[in-house]
Amino acid sequence: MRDNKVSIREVAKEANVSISTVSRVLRNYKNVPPETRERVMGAVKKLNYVPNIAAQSLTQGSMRNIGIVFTRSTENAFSNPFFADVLRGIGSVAEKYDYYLQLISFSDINMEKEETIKLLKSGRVDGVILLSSRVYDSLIYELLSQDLKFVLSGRVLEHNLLGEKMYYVNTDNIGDSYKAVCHLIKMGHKKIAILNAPMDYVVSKDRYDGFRQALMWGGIEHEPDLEINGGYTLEDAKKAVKEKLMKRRDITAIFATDDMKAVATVQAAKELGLRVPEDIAVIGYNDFREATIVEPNLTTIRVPIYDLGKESANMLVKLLKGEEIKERKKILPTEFIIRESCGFKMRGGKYVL
Amino acid sequence: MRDNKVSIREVAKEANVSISTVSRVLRNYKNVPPETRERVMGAVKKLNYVPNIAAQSLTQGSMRNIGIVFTRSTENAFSNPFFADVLRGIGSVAEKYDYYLQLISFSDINMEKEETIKLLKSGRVDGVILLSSRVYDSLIYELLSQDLKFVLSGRVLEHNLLGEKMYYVNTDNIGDSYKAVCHLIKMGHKKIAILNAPMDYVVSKDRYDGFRQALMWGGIEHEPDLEINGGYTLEDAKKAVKEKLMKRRDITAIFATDDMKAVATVQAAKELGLRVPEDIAVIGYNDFREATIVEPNLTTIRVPIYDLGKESANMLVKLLKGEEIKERKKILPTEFIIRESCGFKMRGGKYVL
DNA sequence: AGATCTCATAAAAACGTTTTCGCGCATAGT
DNA sequence: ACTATGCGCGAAAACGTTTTTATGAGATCT
Repeated sequence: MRDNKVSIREVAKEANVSISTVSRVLRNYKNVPPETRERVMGAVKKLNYVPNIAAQSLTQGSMRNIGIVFTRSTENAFSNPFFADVLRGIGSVAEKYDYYLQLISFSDINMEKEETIKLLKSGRVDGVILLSSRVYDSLIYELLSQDLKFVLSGRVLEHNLLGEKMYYVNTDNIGDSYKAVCHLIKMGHKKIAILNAPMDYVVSKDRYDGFRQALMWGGIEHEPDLEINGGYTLEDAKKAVKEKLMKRRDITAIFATDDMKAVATVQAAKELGLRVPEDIAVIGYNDFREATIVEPNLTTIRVPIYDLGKESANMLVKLLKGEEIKERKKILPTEFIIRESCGFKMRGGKYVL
Repeated sequence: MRDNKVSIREVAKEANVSISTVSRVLRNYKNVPPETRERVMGAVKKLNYVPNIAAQSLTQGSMRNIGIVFTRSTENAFSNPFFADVLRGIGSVAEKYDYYLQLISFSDINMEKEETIKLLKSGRVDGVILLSSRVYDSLIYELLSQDLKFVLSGRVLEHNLLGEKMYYVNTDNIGDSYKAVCHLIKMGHKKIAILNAPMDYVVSKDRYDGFRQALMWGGIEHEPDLEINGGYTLEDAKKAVKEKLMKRRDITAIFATDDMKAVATVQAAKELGLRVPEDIAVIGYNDFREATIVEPNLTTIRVPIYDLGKESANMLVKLLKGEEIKERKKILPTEFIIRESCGFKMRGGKYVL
């Protein structure tokens, strides 16, 4: 069964028909009598023929590829549990609609824009889902102005000026953060710190905004000194928290903008001999697997990561099909999960709330 | 800058040269005087031209795509920290050699074989890296018999009959497991259980073999009753461990074949009121992030997952280039990391190594 | 019986590149 | 002066499909 380069031509010869007939059979067109069909299929089988994708794409004008754009870095999306789940969600939809997944990742964020545009215009991908975690408006401008198809997944700024023109799937980062921090306030906390990623991350900004709004709701004055920059790694975050906790003994709660940072917070507190949640209450975000491994388990906001991928892909597929889309923006529901890391707060010798 | 369908033809017209000249300029051929080159580049820029990949691939015979094959399932590779890191390693190499990454994943393992072959033969991918975690020899047979290019990454059975003909990158699962279990034996453990994934996983079989060999080395009789099937999820594993520990009070150590199973073990032990490592010593595998989050931190075998991806990709690229490969099999070094989960064992009132 | 229609198929154009070939011209080697 | 050599470039073939157009044969209608 040596089949060096078997093309539709050989199949046609084998089946004693023309090239066009082979193509018609393979594409399931009408007007092909069963007898011919069988002869052709026999030849296909015998020669072990598989159509060439490049040629097919050339005439069809599409490669049936969906691009997934993100920045590849150690501390970032790629090694993030987030990434695997969102990919799984996207994959489920791609499979259903017969699309393939092309990974578009960069070690260097600066290549992102020009490469993404190139890939779209070259036809390597029909459309892209942007998972990139940093604010990067110029890419979006470019995509919009060139009429390229894209969906933002879990990463749009609510206040982005371009918001109206884009398609995106997200959760309510501002609102959910607001609720989480309000929860802390209701439990009596007054000195609440936020442990955040650098603000150039799309999500960080929103979660920060929610935090600020909650403080306002609680009538708590905002202290810039209670904003902790968690850096890019768990170690960075741990160190930053420790330093802050040593200087500011009055902090009683920390809102970490993702579970890994919450883990860092818990570890930092423990190393300082503080008890969680009795001395320091902690709230995380995302409900990663780590949330139930660290002790105490984390109170956190469960983000439906798989669905985020799935809905993003669904939206992009509709976009590619040219179907009309009723909702350009899809906000997925989350769940506030209360576990031990902020369940109680010792105030004057007894647990409150 | 509306540029509906600008092809090389338009660029040629704009620059007042022939199509072939444009192509020559873009491909950086010699014999193009600077003046012409500039004229062409000007036109390219002005028209915002990007060559069509399908056409390019058709003449070049390659799409410059590397396929990454794996099974997509909730409890499996995809949501596994393993996956993200190996992908990052592959990505770094792909970027370097100007290859793109095509994800080839299936919810249903049965599609894997036929789809993978199809994708290779259709030219959608030039070669594949197999991350699939199950033993699936028939796919490998097919790939070999059709002369398709592939590399197995971290997933080959050492005793596989086809081993000689394949290219793969792996760690020494048998040897490393052997060492880990010997470590337990040296510490005085006699009743050592193994918590493993179902044996149809490639890796599970090897780690099990290492476990058995260590028992033999230590002159410990093997008891099938001390083999615990961890199932596919953390909850499954936890339940299985609990049941076993309740029945077999004599177990003093558990070798878990990956860190998530080790976490399950620790949690199970704790829920039964047993102390780790005093009552039950635990060893994990992989050194996932969870290893230092669970308490006590896990003694484990650190697998260089990023490098696994990187070396696999390097090997595949060489294969694709047609370069000669000195080593078909690459075994990467690992590191046995001792942490608290098996640091000590109480014997007769004192700690023994 | 002649015109029209359907059916099954083949021939050929088209998709957008890369690459081979060849041509005209200038330069260099004898 | 006459052949090589090389340079710059255009024409055209090739890649492997899909799709449009064409065609001949048979069936159907009037």
